[in-house]
Amino acid sequence: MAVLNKMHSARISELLDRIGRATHCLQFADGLNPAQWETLRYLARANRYSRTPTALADYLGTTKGTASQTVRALESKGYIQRVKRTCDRRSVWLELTETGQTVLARDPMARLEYAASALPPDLGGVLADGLSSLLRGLKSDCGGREFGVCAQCGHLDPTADGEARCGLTGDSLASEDRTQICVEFRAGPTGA
Amino acid sequence: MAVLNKMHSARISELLDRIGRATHCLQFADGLNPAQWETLRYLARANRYSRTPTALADYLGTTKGTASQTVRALESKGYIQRVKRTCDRRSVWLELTETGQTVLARDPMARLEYAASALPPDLGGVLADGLSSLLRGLKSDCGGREFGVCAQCGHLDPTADGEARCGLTGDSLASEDRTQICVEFRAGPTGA
DNA sequence: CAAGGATGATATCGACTCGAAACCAGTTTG
DNA sequence: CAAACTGGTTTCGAGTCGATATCATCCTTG
Repeated sequence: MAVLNKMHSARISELLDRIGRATHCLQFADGLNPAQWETLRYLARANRYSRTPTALADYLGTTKGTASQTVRALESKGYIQRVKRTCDRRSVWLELTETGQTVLARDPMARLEYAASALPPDLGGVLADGLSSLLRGLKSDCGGREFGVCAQCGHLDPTADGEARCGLTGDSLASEDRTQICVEFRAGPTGA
Repeated sequence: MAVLNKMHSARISELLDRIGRATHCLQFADGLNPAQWETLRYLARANRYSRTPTALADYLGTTKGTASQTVRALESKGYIQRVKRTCDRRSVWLELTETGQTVLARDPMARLEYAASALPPDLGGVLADGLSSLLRGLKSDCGGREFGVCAQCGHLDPTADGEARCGLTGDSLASEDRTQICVEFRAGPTGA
């Protein structure tokens, strides 16, 4: 691999560090903590297989117990609610409430997004690609499981017309579902 | 401002988020916690005015009390030591010990740097610039005080030859000192 | 169908971190 | 010299997190 000059990599590392710290304080807005914000964001973007405590724990890289506490905190604030599932009575669905969605609209991370939107247009794509491959390089080191959307999932089984079904559950997926995060995501031929 | 297309800014925001979480777990290596790693890094790069508990608290964006606890933890592990200052007997200098430097050499953030060094060379500079201006845009929102090196500081008072002195303390600064972080940093004409 | 094991979720406990406030020692100001 | 201020530490309470135990439900196997 072509060795990127040392200056740049050190600078990138430091910048990411500082951006992390700068955004850290933002994540305590509205009386929530970082994990709770992450949870709200996740629930807004996860498909129906994935809005459950265990999936959340996986996503956050924490334990089920801890995730459960986060869920309880958010529920007591009225931002999410638990819905008993009928198919498997052990299992629980987590859903954003109306207020939850309102709060999410004030997501402090939007600041970051806003700052990003002020970048020169041509830089944006390059930046995103760079970060993306940086993350890929990091992924192997750190235990984190991979999450992705159905559209790039190896389980996706496209049928004749626009429709498609999940090869794992057999359910057919509306086009909206396919843009959401799924726990069962596995990099596969479709996404290659 | 030219509006960067929404796709990119959302993606950038998410990627930064995930990189943050991916590196978070790395920061617990060697029995230290994130704040303690940050402290070691800071002490290695701060100039002689800035290796003190209050400056550290400023840098970490925390309180003096909390910073003091972090310092105590690191001292008990033998990674740093407190040195009584003579000029002001209230004040304390923090210094990395030999072992502290050894540990710092195993800084888990080096992983990030390593990942960055694997990027295509031309991408590195662009990425660094993009992140840098992203951080600048973020800075105004978040309370964090600005830290910088003497070389870009408004207080720097260059003399005839290569030498320079700090306009605040009057001390003359060796060239090494000028590349280190200073609490008293203020963006100024020299750095503009 | 019964028994045993696996799985989803929750509760409990201890270790730890952080921020606020009280506090001490040394310095500066009046 | 007294008062105000400043650098640093200590203490205390709130809150988070991870590990473990527990409960209910599902699944597998005989």
